[in-house]
Parts: sequence; structure tokens; C-alpha cells
Amino acid sequence: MNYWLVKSEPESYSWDDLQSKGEDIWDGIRNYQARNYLKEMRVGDQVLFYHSGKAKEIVGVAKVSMEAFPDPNDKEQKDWMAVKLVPSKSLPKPLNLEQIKSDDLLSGMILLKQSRLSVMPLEKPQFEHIIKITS
DNA sequence: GCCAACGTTGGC
DNA sequence: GCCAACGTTGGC
Repeated sequence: MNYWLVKSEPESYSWDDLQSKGEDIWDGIRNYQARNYLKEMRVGDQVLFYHSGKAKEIVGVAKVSMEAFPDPNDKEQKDWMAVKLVPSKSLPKPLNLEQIKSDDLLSGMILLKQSRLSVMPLEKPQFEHIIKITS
């Protein structure tokens, strides 16, 4: 079991969008590092959903329901990949960026170091800690 | 292979 | 709206 965090601007694709779909494709990733992480995802892996932009908070947990396959919108044929996600639960108390920064266990998160990366791995203790403090 | 110019993302 | 941090592109 691996743990991940994905980012999205809620104006273009929000947690609510994923919830209303039930299962949806996670595509459009055009960054090699993020793409490589997508390839490492396995069915059942846990995925935190972060809203960037105005919201800046972790709002939900999803699970990987389909492993990496070629992004259907990859017009350049550059080996871009997509996965599928299923929402599993909304966080009763979303965790905002400020809280993440000030939390000793979370201050090492890639989210804070590589602000532009949209798919990143997470340590198990970090994931469990986040679930605990947001429930 | 280096580097300047440019575009994008995301926080402030 | 601005700027920092990156990634990409193209000239040399």
C-alpha cells in the first residue's frame, strides 16, 4: 500500500466533481516527475486530494481504482499517463496549508518543497496523522 | 551541452 | 497583481 497526494485547482476540477462522478480518470498530467509517480500507483493506494489556488487545503481521500494507462488526450504521443480514482471520504475538518506548515510531522512534505508538483508520494505516518487530525 | 528567454504554477 | 520556482525551448 502506497500513499499519495494529488493537487487540483477546484475551479478546473474539484473534489466535488470527483464525488459526483463516483469514479473518474485522473489525466492531463504533463510533468515527467508526476507522470512517473502515476506509474507507481497501484489499485487500492490511498490518495489525498488537495485544492490549490484559493482553497489551499486537503479536502478528501480517494483510492486508486485503475493503474496507469496511456492518457487518452495525449495528442503528442509522449507517453503521458493517467490513472482512475474513486472518492472514499470527505475530510470533516480539511487541513489547510498553514496547518501543514506548522505541524512537525508534516513540515517535511513534498507539497511544501516542490510547490509545482501535482502528484507526489506521502509517508505512511504522515497519511495516518492527517486522517487522524482531520476526522 | 550551456544558457537566456519564456511560459506555467501556485503562494502571498 | 506580483514574484519565486521550475520546466521547456531554441540559439549558439
